[in-house]
Amino acid sequence: MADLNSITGEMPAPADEGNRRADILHAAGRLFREKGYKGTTIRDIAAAVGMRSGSPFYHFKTKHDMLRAVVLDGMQSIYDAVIAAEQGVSDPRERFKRMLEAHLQALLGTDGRDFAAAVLHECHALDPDAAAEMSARKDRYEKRWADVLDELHAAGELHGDMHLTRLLLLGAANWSTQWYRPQGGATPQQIADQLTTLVLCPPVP
Amino acid sequence: MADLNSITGEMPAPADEGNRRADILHAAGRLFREKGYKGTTIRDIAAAVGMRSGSPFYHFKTKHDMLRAVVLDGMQSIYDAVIAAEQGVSDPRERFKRMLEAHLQALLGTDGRDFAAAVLHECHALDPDAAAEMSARKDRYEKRWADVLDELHAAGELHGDMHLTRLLLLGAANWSTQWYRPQGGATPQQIADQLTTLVLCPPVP
DNA sequence: CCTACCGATCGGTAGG
DNA sequence: CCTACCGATCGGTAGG
Repeated sequence: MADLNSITGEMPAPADEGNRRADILHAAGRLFREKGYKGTTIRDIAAAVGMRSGSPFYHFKTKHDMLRAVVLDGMQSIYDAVIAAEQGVSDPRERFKRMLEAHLQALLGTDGRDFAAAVLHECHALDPDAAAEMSARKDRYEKRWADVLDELHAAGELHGDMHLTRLLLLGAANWSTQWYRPQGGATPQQIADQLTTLVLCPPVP
Repeated sequence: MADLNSITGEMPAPADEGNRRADILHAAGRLFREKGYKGTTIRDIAAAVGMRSGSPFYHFKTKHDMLRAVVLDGMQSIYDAVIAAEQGVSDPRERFKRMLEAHLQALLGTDGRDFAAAVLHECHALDPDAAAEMSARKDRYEKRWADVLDELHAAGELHGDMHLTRLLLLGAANWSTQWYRPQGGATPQQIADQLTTLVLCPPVP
C-alpha cells in the first residue's frame, strides 16, 4: 500500500524516513515535562522540531494523541526495563535491588525521563479510553512489585502491610524526579542503594 | 482609610465581609488540584463561587496572584502544623513521629489538601519573584526536618546519608497525595505509622 | 460585582 | 509538510 509520501513525491527528503513522528514525540515529551501538557502548545512542539504550526497534525490527529503515545510508550519502557533487570535473578533481595535500580534509571536517565514525567504527572489529562489503557498497564506493573514484596515478606525481610509498603516505596522513588539533578548529587544507583537500606531489614550474614 | 465598598455602597451585602476573597482562593485551590493551574480558567473559578467571569479580578489583580496566594498560604499551613506538633516533645523518635503525622495530615486532610496539592505540583508556574519566596519557605521547612534527622542519626536510630534519607522520606509522604483516598484505605495516621516503621530502626526496649 | 468587550492565542483544518 | 486561515476560548479591562 502506497503511503502519502510516495504519492505526493514532494517531501523535503527526510534524512531518515518515518523518524519525524519520533522526533515530534520526543519534543512533546520534553516540553510536557518542562511546561506540562496544558502549558505546551502545538506551536511549541512544531518549533522544537523545525516545523510550522499546522504540520504536526500530519503525524498526529490531535494534541491528545501525542500525550497518549508519550504516556503509553513511557509506561511500557519502565515495565520492560524492570522486567529485564530481574531476569535470571533468584535471590529475592537481589531481585528487589535490581528492579529498584532499573525503575530509578528509567525515571531519571536521559533516555526516559521526559516520557516518565508524563507518566507520573500528566495522566489526568487523558480521555477515558486512554486512561483505561494506562490504568491496565499500571496495574500490571504494580502487580509485579506486589509479588516481589510479598515474597520478601514471606522471607521475613519486610514487615507490616505490604500494600502500604509498596505505595510508600514506589512513592519515594517516583518523587525523586522532583529533586534529582543529573549533574552533582546522588546517582540513580546511589538513590536505589539508600532506599534499599532504608526499606529492607539488615541482611543476616 | 475608606475602602471601595464604602465608597460605592453598592455591594450585595455579603454575609461575611471580606470572605469572598477567601471563597475565591479555596475554589481556586480545589480547581488547581483537579485540573492544574494551566487547565483552570478564570471562568471556572468565577462559576465555582457564583460570580461572572470578570469579577474575580476585583479581588485579585491576576490569575497568577491567586496561585501565589494559594501556594504561599499552603506552605505556611504545612509549616505551622508541623512546628506545632513537635512543641514540647523531647524524645527524638516521638518528635519524628508527630511531625510526620502532622505533615501527612496537612497534605491529606480535607482542610489543606487543595492548597497542599498546589504547593507540590504547581510551583513551576510561579514567576521568579514568587518562586524565590516559595523557595525560601521550603528551605526553612526542610531545614527543620534536616535537624531532626541529624538528631536521630546521632542517636544511632538512622543510618546512611541523611540528605538522601530526608528526600526519600518526604518523597514517600508527598507521593501519598497521588494514591490516598479519604474513604477506605489507610488513614494519614496509619500511613505515618507504616512509614515510621519502614524508616526508623527497631526501637530498643 | 456585572455588562460588554478586546486582543491574543489556542487547537485544528482546507488546499495545495 | 507549508500557507493561510477559522472558530473558540482565554486572561484581562472599561465603565458603571
